[in-house]
Amino acid sequence: MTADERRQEILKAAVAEFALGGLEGTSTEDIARRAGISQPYLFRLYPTKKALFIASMEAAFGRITTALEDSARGLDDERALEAMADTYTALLQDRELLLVQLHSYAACGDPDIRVAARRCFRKLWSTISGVAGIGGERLTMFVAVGMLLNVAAALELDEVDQEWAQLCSKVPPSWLENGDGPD
Amino acid sequence: MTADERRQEILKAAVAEFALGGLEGTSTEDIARRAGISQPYLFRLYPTKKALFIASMEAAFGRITTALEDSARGLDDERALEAMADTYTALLQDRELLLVQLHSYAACGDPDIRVAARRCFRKLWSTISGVAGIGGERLTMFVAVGMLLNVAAALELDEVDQEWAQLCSKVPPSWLENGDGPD
DNA sequence: GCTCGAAGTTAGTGGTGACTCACTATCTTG
DNA sequence: CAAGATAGTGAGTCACCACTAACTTCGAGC
Repeated sequence: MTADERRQEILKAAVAEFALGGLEGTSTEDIARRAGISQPYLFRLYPTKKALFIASMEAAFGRITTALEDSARGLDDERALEAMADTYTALLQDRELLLVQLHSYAACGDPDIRVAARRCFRKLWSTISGVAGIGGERLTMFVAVGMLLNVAAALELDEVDQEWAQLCSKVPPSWLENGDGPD
Repeated sequence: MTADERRQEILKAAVAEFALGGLEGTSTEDIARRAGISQPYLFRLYPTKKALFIASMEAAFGRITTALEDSARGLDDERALEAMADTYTALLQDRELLLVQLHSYAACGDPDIRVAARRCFRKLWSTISGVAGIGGERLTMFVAVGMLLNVAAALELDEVDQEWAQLCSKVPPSWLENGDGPD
């Protein structure tokens, strides 16, 4: 297998493991095992654990951003927003992406990671804004709901059979319809 | 100093340190140093690091919940919601509480912590609901904005001098006024 | 003034984890 | 086929860290 292919495998494994444990809670050993290689070889292909974490962040954010973009391409603004909400709901099934996002925010105590996380977040933000042609408070609210869904994923609220828990774990169905912000 | 007083000191130090590094990113040595005691003595007063983390979570969530409750006590529903929004904005100054919250969610890979985090979150949720007399989607949106503010605190977006960053770091001024949800 | 318990410390210990070094195996190319 | 590059590993290093054991200090009560 070529180094580049192997790097992809590692990245896939890293996203999965970092989703579970975050930067500090995941060992490079865990990642290597999942990727099916020895732990030292991981360091041949990624210089440091932190670099691998940042790569994982970028992969996870990238997949989310791309999925949203794709689902809304060619639709008019109002339908684009609905489409993105649907897509995000679909992403909920694969908790990996949401959890990596959450762990990225949590790891922002480190300046390098903070810079990378800002870049990823900004990209996500501007993609949504551009594709749906919205801005201002309506955009803020859209992203806010996304953040709540991340928390719901972390808490595994879908396992909790109570009304409030169900409310948190899915996009509110009606809030899209009425344009509540001025924008 | 009595053991109970010391426990309070440790808890204060723990909240501060865990806010910076989270469960895995903070050493008990760091906490002990900040509390001004030797590291082994910490284990006389808290059985494990995890127990101390859970205590820190509960302290942080408790302070938030209490602050919201206090600020809204005696007001009618609509004013209560505004008051709580103001209070949360004020809490933004002290990023400690928001960050401990975020790290609590991130540490939910551990079942014990997940259970504790759900309990804290549920309490926060039901307090807001009870005090403001709201429910359904309007409540969801209120909490969602709170989650976005947590992320903004982690990313230190107030340091970023760009429009989108400013949008994230404060409660949208107008969304309170119009009852956008049903009920 | 002596004892007893509670506050607190110093010096470990066993384990883990990021990262390195020296090595092997395989493949390609002149 | 010789030789260099490329994929990959086993064994180790060094620092850190959660937690323990054994000791000291000191104030209160008899």
